[in-house]
Amino acid sequence: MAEPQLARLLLAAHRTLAADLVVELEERGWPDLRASQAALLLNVDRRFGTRLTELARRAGVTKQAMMVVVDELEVRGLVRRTPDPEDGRAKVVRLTARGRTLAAECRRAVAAVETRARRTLGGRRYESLRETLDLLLEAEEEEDVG
Amino acid sequence: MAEPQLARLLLAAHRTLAADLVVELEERGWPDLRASQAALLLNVDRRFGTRLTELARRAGVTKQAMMVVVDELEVRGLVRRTPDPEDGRAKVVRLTARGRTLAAECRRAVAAVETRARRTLGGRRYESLRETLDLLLEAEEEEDVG
DNA sequence: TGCGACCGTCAGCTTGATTGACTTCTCGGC
DNA sequence: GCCGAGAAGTCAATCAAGCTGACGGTCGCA
Repeated sequence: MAEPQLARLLLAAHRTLAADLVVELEERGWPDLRASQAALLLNVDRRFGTRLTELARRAGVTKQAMMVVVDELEVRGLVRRTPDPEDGRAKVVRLTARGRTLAAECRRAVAAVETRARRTLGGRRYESLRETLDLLLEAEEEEDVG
Repeated sequence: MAEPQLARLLLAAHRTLAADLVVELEERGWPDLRASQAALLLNVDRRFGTRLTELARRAGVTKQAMMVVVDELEVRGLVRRTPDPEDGRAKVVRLTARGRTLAAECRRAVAAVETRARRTLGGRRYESLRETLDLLLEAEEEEDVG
């Protein structure tokens, strides 16, 4: 088989883990939460909140893409935007009380998913997978620059 | 960092490889071809063609999703649908002459991308990555069944 | 003070996928 | 021989997740 097998494996694995996370959250009483939203909650700084641009940078997407997710969570009362006291252009995304509760649940859900993966793969393979993916991405970045 | 890091690494790696493939094809004189289209071309049986449903099964998507890709390639004269002599309900997707040429180029492009990945990772890591991903997906499938 | 760069936002588009409903056709059992 | 379950392909609508481009404020610096 000479197909783009590796790329498809990577995508399938990603989808699998993302779906697992959603299920995990459902079982914990948080239905209708998507993986991208969970990821955002985990990226918001607990103490001072985080700017949209910074969230986008952390997730590796454009600020426009990140805004959509923030909008969704804001409608559901999980985060809110407050003006940044240090910069009149910026706003700071903060967790609400409910958002903090959910963020904690997300951390547990993520841990559960990753623990399960670690168990099926074994610690060595699991760590090696991370390293290998890092390596692959690093190499690509350098290529883009050079 | 307690984030769904692994899932994001997997997605990023997939995107990287897919993008590489597109670039590779551009450089070989086939612009505006997406990775999903290339994958389809590689999945069409060279001799007898392949049914839509079978293509969908191989790619792990719905037949409706696969139809879109077949439509795109048919418009561009790379594949055509012919009635299946063995089943009046079915049609067979076949490569045209141009499609065959492109499919060959796709095979080379895929090989180039995977070879590059193998080079940056080293043969051992590369094989291990494949195995690990297979393992992960296998385990998930069993879980769904059980 | 004025200008370039940056922050969030709006608008529009693309890609890849889904579900649901429908037509046509096959095939196995009665 | 017919007849109903179900499969193959199709049409339509929708969704998630991303992108680019444009734009109004604001910041900071020369």
